[in-house]
Amino acid sequence: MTGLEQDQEFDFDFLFEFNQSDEGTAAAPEHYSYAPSSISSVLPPGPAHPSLPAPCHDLQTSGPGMPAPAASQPPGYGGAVDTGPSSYFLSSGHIRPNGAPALESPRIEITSYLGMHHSNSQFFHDVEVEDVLPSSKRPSSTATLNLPNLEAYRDPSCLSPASSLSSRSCNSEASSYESNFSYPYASPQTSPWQSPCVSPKTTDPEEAFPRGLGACGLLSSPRHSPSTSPRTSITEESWLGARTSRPSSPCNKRKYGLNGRQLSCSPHHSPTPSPHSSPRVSITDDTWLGNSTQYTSSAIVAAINALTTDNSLELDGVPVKARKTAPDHCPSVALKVEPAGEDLGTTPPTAEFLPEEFTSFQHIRKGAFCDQYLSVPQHPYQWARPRSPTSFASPSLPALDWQLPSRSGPYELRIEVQPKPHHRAHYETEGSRGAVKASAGGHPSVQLHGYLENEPLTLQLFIGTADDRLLRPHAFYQVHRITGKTVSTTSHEAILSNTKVLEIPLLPENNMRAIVDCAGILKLRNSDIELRKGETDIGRKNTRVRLVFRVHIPQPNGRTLSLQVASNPIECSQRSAQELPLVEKQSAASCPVLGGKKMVLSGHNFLQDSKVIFVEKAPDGHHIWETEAKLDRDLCKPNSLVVEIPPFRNQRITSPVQVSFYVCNGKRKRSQYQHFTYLPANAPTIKTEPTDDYEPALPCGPASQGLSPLPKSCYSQQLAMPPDPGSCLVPGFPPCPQRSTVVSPPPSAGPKMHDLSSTTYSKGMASPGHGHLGLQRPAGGLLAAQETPTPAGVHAGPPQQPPPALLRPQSCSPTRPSEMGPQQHRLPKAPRSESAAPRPVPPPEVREDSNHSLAPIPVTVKREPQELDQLYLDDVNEIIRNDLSSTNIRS
DNA sequence: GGCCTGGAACAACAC
DNA sequence: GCGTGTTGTTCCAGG
Repeated sequence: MTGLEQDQEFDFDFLFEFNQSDEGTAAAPEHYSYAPSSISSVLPPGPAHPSLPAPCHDLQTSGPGMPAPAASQPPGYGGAVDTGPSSYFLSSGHIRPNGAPALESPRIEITSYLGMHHSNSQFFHDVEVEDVLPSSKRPSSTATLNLPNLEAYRDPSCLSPASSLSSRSCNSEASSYESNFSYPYASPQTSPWQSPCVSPKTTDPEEAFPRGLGACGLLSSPRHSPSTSPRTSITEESWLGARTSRPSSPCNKRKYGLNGRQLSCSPHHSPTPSPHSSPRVSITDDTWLGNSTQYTSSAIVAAINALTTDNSLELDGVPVKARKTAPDHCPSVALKVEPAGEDLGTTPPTAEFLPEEFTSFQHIRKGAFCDQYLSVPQHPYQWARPRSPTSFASPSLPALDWQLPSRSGPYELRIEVQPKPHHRAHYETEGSRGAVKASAGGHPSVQLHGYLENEPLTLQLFIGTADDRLLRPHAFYQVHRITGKTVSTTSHEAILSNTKVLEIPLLPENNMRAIVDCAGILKLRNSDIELRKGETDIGRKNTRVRLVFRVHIPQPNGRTLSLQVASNPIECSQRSAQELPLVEKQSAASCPVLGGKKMVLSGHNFLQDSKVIFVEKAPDGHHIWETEAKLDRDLCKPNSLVVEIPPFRNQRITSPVQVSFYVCNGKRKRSQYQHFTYLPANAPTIKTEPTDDYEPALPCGPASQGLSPLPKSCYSQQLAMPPDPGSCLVPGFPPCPQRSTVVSPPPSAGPKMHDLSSTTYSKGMASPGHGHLGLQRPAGGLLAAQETPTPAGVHAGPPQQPPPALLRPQSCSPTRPSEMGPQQHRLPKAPRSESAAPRPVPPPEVREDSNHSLAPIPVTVKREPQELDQLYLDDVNEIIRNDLSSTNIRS
């Protein structure tokens, strides 16, 4: 597994109480409901870190950086919900629940630094528990505000004392496990209704999060003088620059002074995150005040006040504009607390002031703050309108990197209209490039089925990854709120754990359906993001994203059911969108091993000389077999190809074998892998998947939508949580076997099983057991879908083993066997044919594997010379090395 | 005048 | 270290 994932396991162990839904029926639901009340149960008895009680995702924050007393450790890690305090901080420590040493990562190093920044970071925790714990027992430590280790992100030496917090990249990963500071965000549900603070106007997308990002981007490149304060006026510039549609790009990385530093564009605006400059702090906001009533918890207030002591976060005296220039990237950090007494009649229960809300609240403030800069058209819909508190009482919601099902019980969150596979994202230095559109015109739409209440809900939207790993917020892309005449959908932005989230109302009157015409995609500079400590992803060629939708449904028992669904992948790169072939649909998903059938591929960028290559991969990603399919050139069009399915190499398979294929327009111009299944010759013909209905007909059923919404591409990363196993049994389509493997992590390593301490999910993710269904696992098929096809024979050297943290699932099977499924373990490592014959591959070798489908295949694995994946890994390694070396130098 | 778009120049990076 | 190809980011121009 990748280091990242390991971290995940580690960090999350979770508390997330999850009961696997039984395979049951469609109704059998994976229920991610959590109740605030449950928090207490997990709260650490000890005050040491009372603030960190709940094993909620916030934990992470506490993790590395938190100076957590051992005693205070809350339970939760190790997979057990209440493992006891002692185990609680294991994660933070360096020991995994299983006793294994925690994976070393830059983040961990950062932690110490965190301590420097107040305990504020724990604030959230406090808040979270507030309703549960008597105030007396609560740590007065307001200090517990969970500060994202923003500052930790950068070398302390580079940070100015005042700016430390702000300086850090606000973009840091939203993923709780990746970043130590993922704030719990305010309940989205509540925010619109209960929290007037959340202003629709809130923020200019770029101002809020992106700005922070931009700020982060101060360092144009990791390679640039590490000692140089990242904060350098970049923040301002980016901030300012972002404002103009065509800024002179002061922030542009290319514009550096001789010393390599970025030239400060705005002298007056302190590049350094001056305490004063932090927008987040602006409690004074009228808006905030007016609406702040929501957060009345005295504890919260105290905590906030404590935070305010943090040097400086006062905005007083600072021109609004000036403040604005300061990135609020790190909202959590510098919050000035409003007097508790500001409660309004509409004030939600203190319990509702959740960690998450805190973020939201910050956001709100920021939004208010930003209002002065960005005027957002008021929508008819009143976000601030008070709603029944009962409509959403959940104190905390699952972190954005948690894998959630798309369906549970009677509810199902479904993407009715998928977005186009291509959408050119815009940079901060550019003007908006509009909202994401649907292939057939119009815009994507999402609908919540099974919800019969009259209370409106909030649909959350953020940009998620589309790689082969678990779905998580994309580090290099953020959702961008689109406003204007052409936008009919009300929305507002929020920043949750450094990830911009668009909140869209789901109204009963609209059948709980939302047309997403207000969501654009913002691209963050790779250099800005990669600089972040703890960031393991690289931006290069990491240009595919997915729209991730979430909805949190209050349950009668006080818990909240969270559903999530992700769209098909969207290519956001201009060049890639123009050049790379893309398969949107395929007329057949399976065929008898004899082949010969015609299959029509629909998509984009097909050429007359395009090739369609069928590939069978070993679990370790190496190609076992590949062959070029015949194309009917006469019928080839830019948007469609007619291919003759080649015979499988083994005509005697006894169970379906999943392989992949891709379209190739030349070197490096290949589509993503598409899944295809070969059926035993004597097997009855199975009706193939309708080409048009990928979503509903996803191989893995509804769950696939939520977790693996990439039917066509068969993204394997997602967790398989099909409420109804049967749903996975799509004729002719193998049920994403990999999922099961991915989903079933070791007890201690539940990748996404987060137990919101306070919010204990009543049900867990889908049973790992889902998925195989007797399907023979294609070699490497699991992760193949996402990976870029590898140019055969590109490079002959032995693949270099990237650091675990950077390994992609498929590439790192050795390091992450748990995700690769049983077969991998059984696969013989060695036999690898050195004869990596480049394509065109020789005729399929027909072998007799009597038990091909069930037993490990003692096949000779052709080592994939230079896979793009490997290249990718090399790139990542290089980045990491550079980062580490620079860190060492600095230190 | 601002938002969208498409295209492309330029620079950094990878090979 | 250099040349070439790729990719990322910014800028321009038109609707």
